[in-house]
Amino acid sequence: MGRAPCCDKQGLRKGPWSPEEDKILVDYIQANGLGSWRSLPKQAGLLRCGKSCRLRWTNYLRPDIKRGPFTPEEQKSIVQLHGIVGNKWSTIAAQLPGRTDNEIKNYWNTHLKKRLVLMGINPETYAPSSGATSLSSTGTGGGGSAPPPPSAGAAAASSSSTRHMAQWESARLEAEARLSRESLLFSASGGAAADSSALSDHSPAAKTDTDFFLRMWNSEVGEAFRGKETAPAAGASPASSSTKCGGAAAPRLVKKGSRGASGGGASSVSSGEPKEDGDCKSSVSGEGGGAANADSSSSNEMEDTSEETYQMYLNLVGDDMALGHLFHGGLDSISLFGGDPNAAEASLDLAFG
DNA sequence: AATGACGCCAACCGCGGAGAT
DNA sequence: AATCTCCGCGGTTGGCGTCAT
Repeated sequence: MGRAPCCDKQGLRKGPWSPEEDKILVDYIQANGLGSWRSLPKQAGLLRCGKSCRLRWTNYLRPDIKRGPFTPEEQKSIVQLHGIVGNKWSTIAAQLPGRTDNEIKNYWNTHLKKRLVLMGINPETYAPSSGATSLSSTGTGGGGSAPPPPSAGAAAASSSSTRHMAQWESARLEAEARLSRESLLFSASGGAAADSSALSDHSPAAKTDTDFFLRMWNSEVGEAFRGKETAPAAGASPASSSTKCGGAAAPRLVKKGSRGASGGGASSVSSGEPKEDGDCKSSVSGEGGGAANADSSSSNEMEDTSEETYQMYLNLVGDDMALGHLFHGGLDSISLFGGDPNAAEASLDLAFG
């Protein structure tokens, strides 16, 4: 099969965009809106293929692009979402207003992935990796990208994806079961607040967990798994899928009021624009500072993976989303930590040293 | 000060899906 | 129903900047 490359026409430019090209593209889109990418270059007078134009616009020129370092909250979100959906960068980006899938992907590959590896966590499976897995090839060198989990062999990538889907489905089913039961209890008790003793087998944390997953399931993230790619898990109830808030698949990255940064728009799109945003400047280099001070024992180099990362991971397995708790404690057959019941604790131990 | 190594990121490539014909 | 066209996504690469020696 295969298709002819879209840029096979002679005379089309490739490579970095010039400020003039940027301006042409921005001006055209502002005047005419988004239409057919294929015809856009010709109509706008650009010697680029439509694909290149689309990429340039979505990854760099859109007015709602948020520049600057990732905030700790964003980093946390990326790790959490990646733990759920895997390499679905567009899905993750949809949850981070102003961030592009490309940007998130790059940030994951260059920062977060390494940090997890340094922490002894396999970034693909979230299982604890054995010993020091070398950071083979972050980009160059061609070889396989992910270090295979111990004794897992080549099946790692696909099993990871399957695991993510299974996690989703199981979490969703559990949440539905709980809500269903709570609903019965609620009606049985005449509308009084659900008797917590009747839910004695569910800790408050578990409640939060499942609520979280219902929210996520009803979000664009969950939508990615309700789609056709979702493994047709046996009990998947169509009814639950319909609970999705009608907010139709919003176009990616609905802007959230960051327009101020670009204001007038076109003039600020030069590719040479400095990357640092004033108000976010401290987030990466300085973010470790605040939390890091709590622990004065900064003797080994693992510290360099930063307290912030530890905090991020702690949050991951901890109270906030309680992913680790949910998968590990609530679903013993499927674990975010590769089925190892002690993995979460081990990770905590690792983090605390 | 020069140079090599490394890291980061913008852009490209190829594939698969969806809609149109 | 089959084929074609376009779009969007994820993986990969090349160039530039920074850091270390």
